[in-house]
Amino acid sequence: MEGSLGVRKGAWSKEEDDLLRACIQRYGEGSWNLIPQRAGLNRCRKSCRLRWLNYLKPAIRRGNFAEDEVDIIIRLHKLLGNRWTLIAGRIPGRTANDVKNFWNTYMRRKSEEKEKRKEAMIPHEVLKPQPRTLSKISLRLGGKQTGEYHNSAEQCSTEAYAAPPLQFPENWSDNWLESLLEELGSCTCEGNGSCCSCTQEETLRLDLWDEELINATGT
DNA sequence: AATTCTATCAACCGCCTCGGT
DNA sequence: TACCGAGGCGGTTGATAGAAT
Repeated sequence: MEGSLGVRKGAWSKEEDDLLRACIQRYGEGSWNLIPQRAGLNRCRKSCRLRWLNYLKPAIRRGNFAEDEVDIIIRLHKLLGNRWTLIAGRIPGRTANDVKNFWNTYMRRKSEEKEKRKEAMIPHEVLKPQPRTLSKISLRLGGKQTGEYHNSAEQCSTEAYAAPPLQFPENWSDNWLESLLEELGSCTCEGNGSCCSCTQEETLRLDLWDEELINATGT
């Protein structure tokens, strides 16, 4: 089981695990390019790093995901998308790989259920969209007078059509996760914005990302 | 008991970012 | 500014255990 450069690939043996563990206990994490040499392993740096982070690290929790963990994953995925490391970072003892694997099987199960429901559905009357006149003062425009109704992309990109600034609670930056879960918990619109601020998700994402960076850099 | 199917998860691969030179 | 190497991430694959036939 060796690669083109004579580097071993595939499943790790217990001996290899022991060597890697001992090496990291002695030298610490990091300097992954030196780890194979120091540990006496015929593995590439990436393989060593992955094995440690996903399997050997003492804090790792194994076994099925608890109900509340699943709940957090679903909510955070709704907000962050496939940012597995960020999501895993909010669930103690779980790795990005675990979360990713869980999500893939979870999603497969969900889509299969959806397919089944679709097949079992009775055909029903389709409601066609009706032409309608929009009010000159819309909530989305913050009550600003906008003049005539426009429908071209060019016209819609003008300043008059910019969305109003997001209103965050005063304590937003202090406990963003609690605020987030609270908001997501009351959401029933599946992202169409009919009941909440799902349509503001992109801006929300950027703010959350900033928060992560601030936490990471300590600035 | 043998074979096939399915779900799970460890591991690999390619790409991106960042810091050093 | 360009290049290079290390670290890190997400997507995908492959091995394998367990269930179903």
